[in-house]
Amino acid sequence: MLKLYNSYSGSVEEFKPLSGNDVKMYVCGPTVYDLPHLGHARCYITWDVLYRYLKFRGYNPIYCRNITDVDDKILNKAEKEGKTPDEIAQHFYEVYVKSMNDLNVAKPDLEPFATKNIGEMIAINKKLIENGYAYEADGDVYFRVNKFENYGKLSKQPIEDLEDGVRIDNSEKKENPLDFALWKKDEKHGYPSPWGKGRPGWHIECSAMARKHLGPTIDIHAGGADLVFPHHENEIAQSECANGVKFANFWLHNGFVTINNEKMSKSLGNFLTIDGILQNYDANTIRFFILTNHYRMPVEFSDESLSAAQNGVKRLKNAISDVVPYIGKENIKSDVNVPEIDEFIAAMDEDLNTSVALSILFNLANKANKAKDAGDKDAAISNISALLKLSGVLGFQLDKIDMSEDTLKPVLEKLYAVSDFIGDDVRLMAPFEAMDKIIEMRNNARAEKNWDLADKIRNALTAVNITLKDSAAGTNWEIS
RNA sequence: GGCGACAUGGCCAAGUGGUAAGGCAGAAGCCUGCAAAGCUUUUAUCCCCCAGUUCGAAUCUGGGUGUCGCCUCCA
Repeated sequence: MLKLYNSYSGSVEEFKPLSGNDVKMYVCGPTVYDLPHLGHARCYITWDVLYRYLKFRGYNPIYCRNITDVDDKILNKAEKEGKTPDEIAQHFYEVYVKSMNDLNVAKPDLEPFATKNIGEMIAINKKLIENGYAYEADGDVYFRVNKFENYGKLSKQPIEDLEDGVRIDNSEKKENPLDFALWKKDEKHGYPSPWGKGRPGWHIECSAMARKHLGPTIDIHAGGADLVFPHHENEIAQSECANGVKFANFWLHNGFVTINNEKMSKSLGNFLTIDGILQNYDANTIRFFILTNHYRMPVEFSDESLSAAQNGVKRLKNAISDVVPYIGKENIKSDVNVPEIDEFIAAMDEDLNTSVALSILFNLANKANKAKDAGDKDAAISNISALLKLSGVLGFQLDKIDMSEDTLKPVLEKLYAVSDFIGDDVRLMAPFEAMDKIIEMRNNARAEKNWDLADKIRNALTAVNITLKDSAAGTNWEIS
């Protein structure tokens, strides 16, 4: 029984889809005006894991994650760089998609763009004006917060205290400083509407895209904790007043990534881009780092944590790269019956306890290694199969070891440049063939107890990041 | 000021009433020609502090202290 913490109720609740096994989930996607950073990585990895886990549990999730491609920040950036807003949005959208791919974050089933759903936004605004929840003011449209009695319920803020905190800006058009924009007048970049040319407010975009693609009531709405207020609060107000039904059954929010004990964000400028971190750490490492913490807790970035994560991933990968050759790749099973499967489910069912889920992966790795050492092939097969399966549910790619010629070739060239013991015959060989030959040279030296040469070869390989693993069955190599 | 979180070994972290998972780092042993990988053993009488409830609390209650977030664009 899957349980999830619902921000709306403030408690962990049993998750039940609205209809059958279908799970309609909506996650607020990025505004594409800048490079995606580690905070985005955490958010999208977290909900990626939920998506994968729902599938694993037999649900049929329909995952919608939007792209906000109309926004002040995009316009400002376009102006500053002398480009069109579309060019800016397109560029940063492409960077975002690449980062998600690099992180092995699954593509959502639906990825609507705000600019392609303007009609739906206008329709909702019209409806809200009709039934008195919104009003037009000089080309702008505002939501009348006082009309919605549940306003503030998600963020648990007493409405009177919110009023104290509101900054005074263009409030002369608003009836109430708390009222938020559904539509903003914009003669230059705007879209035609019953209120003249303008642009949609940020909040209305998600309400419109969720309704259009998933329907008026959805199962799960998720996003970063910084969206609780005002974004999600406003979405609820708009959607429920326009549709007359509950908007989302579950509201889920992920915690932040901090750095130097401070929230990582674009506005603070203290962010590390996904692309930048991937220069030093691989996707599995970033995912491991994020999943060691519960998704609602803050997670502090540090190189120490990342390298700890890297070593943890290495341990899991070693188990796979050591045990899979032993059992034979063709013997990996897609369905296995080991107790760890149930333990994994029990952990993940408790509001996605990924740290316990990870500990189960280590347990499986340990068992698989032991089974291999003991020569128990059946146990090795079931434990390694389970490890592969469950790590996949968390979105890891632990069996993906880069052994391509393209990767090996430059590494060998580096080796040749500094190694006098490799003859021209080997240098002319194809990379894999050359690698086999070099290992044969070393093993011949070992057979002759020529330890100096054997170690010289191994050290040279280590220096170019090729690790040798000697075992009774022979010597394997890996690029690390 | 209002609202909401968090505080567990050297580091990261799980654990919401029954006596402290797991990872990283460190130490020792096995294996190995030596390594690497792996395996085994090992590191918190104690969970920020003080009171209280209880047969029993890291876990519940009250009060402190500290850190963070939201209240404004933000994942």
